Amino acid sequence: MMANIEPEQCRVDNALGILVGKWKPIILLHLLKEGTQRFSELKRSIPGITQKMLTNQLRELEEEDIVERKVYPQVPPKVEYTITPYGQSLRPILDAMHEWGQKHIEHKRQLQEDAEKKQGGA
Amino acid sequence: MMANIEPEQCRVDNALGILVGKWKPIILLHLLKEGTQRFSELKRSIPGITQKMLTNQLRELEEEDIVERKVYPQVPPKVEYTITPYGQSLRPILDAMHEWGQKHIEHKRQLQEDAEKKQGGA
DNA sequence: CTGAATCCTCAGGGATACTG
DNA sequence: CAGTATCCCTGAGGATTCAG
Repeated sequence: MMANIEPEQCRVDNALGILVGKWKPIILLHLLKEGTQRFSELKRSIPGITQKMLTNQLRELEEEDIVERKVYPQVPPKVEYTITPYGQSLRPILDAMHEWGQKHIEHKRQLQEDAEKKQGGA
Repeated sequence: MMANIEPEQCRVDNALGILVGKWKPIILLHLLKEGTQRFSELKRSIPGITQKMLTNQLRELEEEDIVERKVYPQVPPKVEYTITPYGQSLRPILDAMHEWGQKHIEHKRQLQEDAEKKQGGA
């Protein structure tokens, strides 16, 4: 279909705002793949992330109704995170971006090689 | 198809990196819609953008082979920008994000209304 | 186990002035 | 017309500590 988007009424930024955040895509991918996950499971699955950032990013996603947070009132605490049905609608976009990203890496490598060949030949 | 993306080899960030930038989506939409555009045309079409940022964002897009920069050696200078054939491959993603963004605005409004109704009823 | 609170750094982005 | 240079400010994100 490829609607001719009018730049004046562009909503790309509204979608972009949801995905932007250093850890959001990886968090979403984990939840999409594994389903419901505990806080500690996510933390273990995502090397390098701090507790603060994991909480932070999850809260922002929760705010947008992308993930749901379920607290079990017990000691020690147990908190589970799940992609909402609405959040699932992001999946095609994530898939498309993943695929494009993969291609882009290859494309850049190709450009790089071409440049080097021209260098060597000159 | 919806491939089950492995979070460990996630390439979403690679794609996201191309679109992220305060003015990149709007610039891309203008170039996609209008075709080749001069620097000044883009500047006039995008309210609020400064020369510095327009140059900056265009340079970054050029770096990734998304837009092509053509300089006419004349006085006064004339520089034209065009989406590369490769850059065109971003179009489906921009379309998808635009559509999702539109829906998201409506979704949030709906949530807002529901919340207010609960408020009033309680 | 989950998460809040502090402090700190750095890069994106804005305002402005200058130049070929 | 198109672009560079400079200064400045804000906020995202990291390290660390405390708490229920």
